Amino acid sequence: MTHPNGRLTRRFYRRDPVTLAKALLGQVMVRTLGDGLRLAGRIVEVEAYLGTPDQAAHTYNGRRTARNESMYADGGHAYVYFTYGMHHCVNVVAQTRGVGTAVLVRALEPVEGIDAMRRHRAGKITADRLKETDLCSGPAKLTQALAIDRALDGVDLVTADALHIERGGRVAPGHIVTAKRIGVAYAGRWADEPLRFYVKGNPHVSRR
DNA sequence: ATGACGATTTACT
DNA sequence: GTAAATCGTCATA
Repeated sequence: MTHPNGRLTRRFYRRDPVTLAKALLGQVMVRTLGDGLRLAGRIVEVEAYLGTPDQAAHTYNGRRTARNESMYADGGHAYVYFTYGMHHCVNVVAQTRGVGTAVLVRALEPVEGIDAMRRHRAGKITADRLKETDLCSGPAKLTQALAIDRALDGVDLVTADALHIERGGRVAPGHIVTAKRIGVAYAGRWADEPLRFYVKGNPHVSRR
C-alpha cells in the first residue's frame, strides 16, 4: 500500500474531493527547491471544491479556460492559481481527468525548512520576528512560504520532485472539524456547504 | 478594448 | 473592524 519513496499514490488521489480532503489532513506537502533544499509542512486545513455543480468552484458549470485547465487533470496533479493580483493558492486535483474537482490546501504545520519559510514570508516584519504560526496559516501564506507559483501549475504530485506529498500520520475522524468554506460568499447556497476540514485545536489553522 | 472581479493578506483606524 | 493593495483573467462589446 505504501509507496516505496513514501509518496501518496495515484490511487490515493483518485477519490471524490470530500474523501480526499479529509484523507489529506496529516499528510506532508514537500517543496524541493532548485538547490535541493526541502520545505515541508503537515496539512492541517483543506477545502473541497465539487466541480460543475459547485458555484464556488472555478470549474462551476463546466467553465474551462487556460487558467483552470489543470483542475481537469487526472487526480494527483497540482492546480495553482493566481488571485487578488498578488496571491497564489495550491489545490490537489481529485478524481480523474476531465472531472474538475479539487482540494484547496489552506494551512500547513511547518516541519522542514522553517528558516527558509521565514525568509520567504518576511516583509515589514523581519524573518526573525515572525511567529511560526504566521508562516503557513492560510492558502496564500503557505504558497509564499514554500515558493509555490504558477510555474508549478499542472505538475504531477505522484512523480514531480519540485512539489509532492508524502505519507504522514492519518488524522482520526474524531479530530477533524467540519465547517463552511471561507471567502466564497458569492456562491449562493454553496457558500454554506460544510466543505472545509481542519485539525481540531491545531494552532496553524487559518483564523476566523 | 474595456471593466469588474476575485477560493487573500496586511496594515491601519 | 475596515480598507487598501494589485493585476491576470474572462465576459461583454
